[in-house]
Amino acid sequence: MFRGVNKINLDAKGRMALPARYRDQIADCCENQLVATIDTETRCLLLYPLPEWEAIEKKIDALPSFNPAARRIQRLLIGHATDIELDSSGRLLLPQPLREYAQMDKKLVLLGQGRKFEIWGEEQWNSARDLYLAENDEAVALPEDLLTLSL
Amino acid sequence: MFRGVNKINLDAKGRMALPARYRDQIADCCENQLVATIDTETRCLLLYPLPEWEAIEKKIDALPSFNPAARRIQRLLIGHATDIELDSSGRLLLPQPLREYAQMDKKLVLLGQGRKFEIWGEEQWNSARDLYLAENDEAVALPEDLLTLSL
DNA sequence: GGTAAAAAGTGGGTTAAAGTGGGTCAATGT
DNA sequence: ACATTGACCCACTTTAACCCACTTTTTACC
Repeated sequence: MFRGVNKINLDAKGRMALPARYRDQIADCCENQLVATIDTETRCLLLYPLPEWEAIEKKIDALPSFNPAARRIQRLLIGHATDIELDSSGRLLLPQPLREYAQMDKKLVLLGQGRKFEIWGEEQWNSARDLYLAENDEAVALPEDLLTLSL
Repeated sequence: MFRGVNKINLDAKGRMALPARYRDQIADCCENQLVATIDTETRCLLLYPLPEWEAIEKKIDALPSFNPAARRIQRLLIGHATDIELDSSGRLLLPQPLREYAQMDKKLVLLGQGRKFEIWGEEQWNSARDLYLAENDEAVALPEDLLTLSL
């Protein structure tokens, strides 16, 4: 389970260092084999350990080709999914198309999100976060499970 | 499983280089024997490893000849299917009729889509992609499986 | 708490490989 | 016979994988 916020710099070549505290876990669960893709709802990236991604991909791939909604998901998610490996200093190279999608410049935020990470441009993250805080559950209908959730 | 977006140039002779990261996989699964055909829904091309295509072709061929929709698919898909081989530098030649169908000029996008690839003209892809992103799943009827899909 | 040592983060140079373009020749069909 | 097209080959350009070095931060120990 990945947790936490991390400010990270993107260097001139489009590389970002994976924070050291995650490295052992990543090495264990997927031998440094990761997959990055886009989030279809917001302009950020998703980063999965390979096995985790493969499970998702399998489900998406099995959807019927002639269903437009399925086709959309396939094209967006699988279409943008890119294999990523860590280099010898624990950095990963974010492909240019993905960086463009997420409107990234130098400053990034890496969010631990359970079985995956999210990677945001810092500004995008800050405003998304402020929005979420402002929403503050008014009006938004909560799914059943949330209402009974004890924090 | 093929994944990812790749910007590729089409040269004056109608050739495109298959990105190196796919080559081993292609050599393994089909000895560089591929089949290209058209996508019937959108103006893009589909590229299959030969064995994969043969399985699909068999299914299509088995459809009832008197059903007009089946007949349409047979004529369009099987009709446009073309054997493709990689040359010594890992490039493939896209037949002119297919290039015309997909309205391709110099800049292409190759999309990994699981067991196959899609090949788009860059502009066509960009607008299709922007459309998909804008749709944001509202209204479009989702298959059961999608609703329960946890990313 | 301060200092030393180690680890993490950052930047950049080098080199091999991938991508790109084009020339020539053989095959094919008009 | 000629024209067109694709297969093969070669050369140039660009990119990214790899490696090394420096700076900064954290950790450990005095």
